[in-house]
Amino acid sequence: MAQADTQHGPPFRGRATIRDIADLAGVSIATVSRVLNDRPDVAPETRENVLQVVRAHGFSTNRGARGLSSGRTGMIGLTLPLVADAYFGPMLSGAAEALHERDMRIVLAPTLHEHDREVSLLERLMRGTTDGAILMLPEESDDELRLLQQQQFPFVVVDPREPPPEGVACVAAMHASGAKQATEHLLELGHRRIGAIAGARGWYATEERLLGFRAALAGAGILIDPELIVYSDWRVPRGTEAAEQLLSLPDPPTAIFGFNDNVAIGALHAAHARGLKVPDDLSVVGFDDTELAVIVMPQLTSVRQPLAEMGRMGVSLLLRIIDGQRVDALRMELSTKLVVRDSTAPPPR
Amino acid sequence: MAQADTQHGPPFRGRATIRDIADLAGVSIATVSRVLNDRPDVAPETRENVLQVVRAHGFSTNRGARGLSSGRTGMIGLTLPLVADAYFGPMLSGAAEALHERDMRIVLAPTLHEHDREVSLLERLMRGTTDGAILMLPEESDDELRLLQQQQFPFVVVDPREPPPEGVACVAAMHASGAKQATEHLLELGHRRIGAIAGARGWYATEERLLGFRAALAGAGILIDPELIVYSDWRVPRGTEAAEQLLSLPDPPTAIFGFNDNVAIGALHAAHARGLKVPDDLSVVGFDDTELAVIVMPQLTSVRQPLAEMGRMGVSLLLRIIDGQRVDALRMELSTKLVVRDSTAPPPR
DNA sequence: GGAATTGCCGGAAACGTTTCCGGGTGCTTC
DNA sequence: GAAGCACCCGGAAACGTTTCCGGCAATTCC
Repeated sequence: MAQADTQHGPPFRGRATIRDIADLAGVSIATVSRVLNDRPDVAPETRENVLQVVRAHGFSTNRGARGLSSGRTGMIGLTLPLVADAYFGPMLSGAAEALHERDMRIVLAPTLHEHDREVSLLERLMRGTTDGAILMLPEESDDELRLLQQQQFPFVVVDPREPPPEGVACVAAMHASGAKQATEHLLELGHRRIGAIAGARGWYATEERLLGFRAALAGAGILIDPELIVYSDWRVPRGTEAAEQLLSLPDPPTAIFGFNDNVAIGALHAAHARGLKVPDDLSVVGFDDTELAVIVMPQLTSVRQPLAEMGRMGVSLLLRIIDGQRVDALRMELSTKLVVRDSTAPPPR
Repeated sequence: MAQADTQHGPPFRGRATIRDIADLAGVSIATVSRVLNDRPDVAPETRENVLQVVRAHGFSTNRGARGLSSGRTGMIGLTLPLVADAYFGPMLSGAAEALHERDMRIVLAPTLHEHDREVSLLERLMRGTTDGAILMLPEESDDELRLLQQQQFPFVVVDPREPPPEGVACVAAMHASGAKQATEHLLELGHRRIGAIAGARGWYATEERLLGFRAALAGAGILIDPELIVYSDWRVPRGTEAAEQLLSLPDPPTAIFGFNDNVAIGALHAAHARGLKVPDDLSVVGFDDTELAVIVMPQLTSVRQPLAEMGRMGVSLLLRIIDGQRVDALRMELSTKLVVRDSTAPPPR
């Protein structure tokens, strides 16, 4: 810890400014600024001297002022629908970590489904205050995104709700591949009638995962029964309902593929309520592999989505864009991988 | 949406400034500022006129610059150990909501257990950039908090790890009372041997909840068996271990009180592994009532802690402090309440 | 040994706001 | 009808930083 205390308090009122540091160190503010920003042309001795004063007073530069004069605030805006969520949490966390490492900060703007204020929340929060933004599962329309883009505001979309417009940077997961793996896993176990609790209609994730699901079934020469696909809202209760619907079918499935962990857990609940044992009587697979997957019993077989990694990727992509570096791969898809646990087994009999 | 597009683009380069708006509206920047800040002395007609221009160009004031000149940035810093967490998530969410309503923003600074950098992270992030800070479960020592305080930086502690020093604003939950309720619930069901999986040693929450636990037992005339109290790290795996330890006792408990949902769920796992049915063979109670409590089967009886509300409270307390309002109750404790679900029943036989 | 180069540093403008201070209207009041 | 008062508005300083530009000293080069 600094021994600032022992030297009879700072010789300035309130918060130290760069000028105070300059005076104390006997240099100009320009020099202090150079030291603080790791600029090359300052003598090693001077640098060390300044750093010492800086440390002694716990000085840190006022980011607002920096933003004013240099255009860089060192802050990144981040919007997401929900912060308290097993799905978004890790994404946010990954992004926060990556930014922290670069000594940048996140300005949070949960959208709370209030996409109604007059000026788009992008405008409201971002410009001038932040250097760029990360939009997680944005609700904004293509038009809005395009508008933002043509205003030269740097941003990247993480986990797009819909396929984003051409030219916007974007990181997603390989939904189709993951869904295919999950379905093939069930097929290999011997399941032939597999129900799917899809996500919300029209979402990119839903459609892509359906693609993978269908591809796997087609690969096994199985015809798709439309009755076996039920849409949901990604939430547990709806998952339970959907599973009940599937299990009430005249010829019910022996396995259920939930398009996220929530609905898969909903299926677990439904099975439990019916006295069905998982995985003996019914196999269940989830998607996302959130924290929840290992909390429930039996532990959920699920497709791992590298959520934190997606957050980190979003950051590094964004930073490259802000730096004006040429980014040739504006789109990136992170791979997904099936994690087999206790909720899947061969079908009964 | 703004029809900014239709009118052949803005007549200024890049981002609009208050000066651009002033020119467009034919007033001075001082007037625009007054309008933007809802100051009284501006003619209604002028105000409307300015607002129109503001809306047309999606203008929003540069918070950094505002911070520079007025001392108020409209941003507040928030530190917490973990963002992707069923416990901290809702707190963060509550705080974010409350701030959003007041058109303020959160600057996130997860601590990631890296309490080592030279300058305390409080210093690093906050001063000058933010108007104040909310410290959730801070790791900083009393000395550091006191230092921050005597520098006049407004902050409040939410969910203190240890009893915070005199004079710092603080919002907590009524741990003892909640623990007492939970224990009494078990006693009423007829349990006499009740195990406790406590939290980490020395934490405020642990000690207070132990107090409540002991009080309830004492009230029922039950002597405390030290063997029945096992400490943990609040996490699931340790909860499982602790439960195994308890259940291996020569005279094992018929009920286990986990000091948070994680360890209670760990106990659920341990019971499952031993073939014990919950609640028939073993009752389990959790604490916090996070999202996890209703995910697991059986659904967990748990003590609800108003997490989001604590976040919101933290914000309103902080804002009062920032405004220099007299705050007579620097400490607040929010009430907790037992929520009975399916994991508790009378003891076997 | 003089000129050119390099390394290091200071002065000062600029960034976008808020706010203090003061001034000009038009109205009320005696 | 003059004095006083609201009301509304503009000019300008100030906030803390970065960066451009220029200058001095010491070094290198022929």
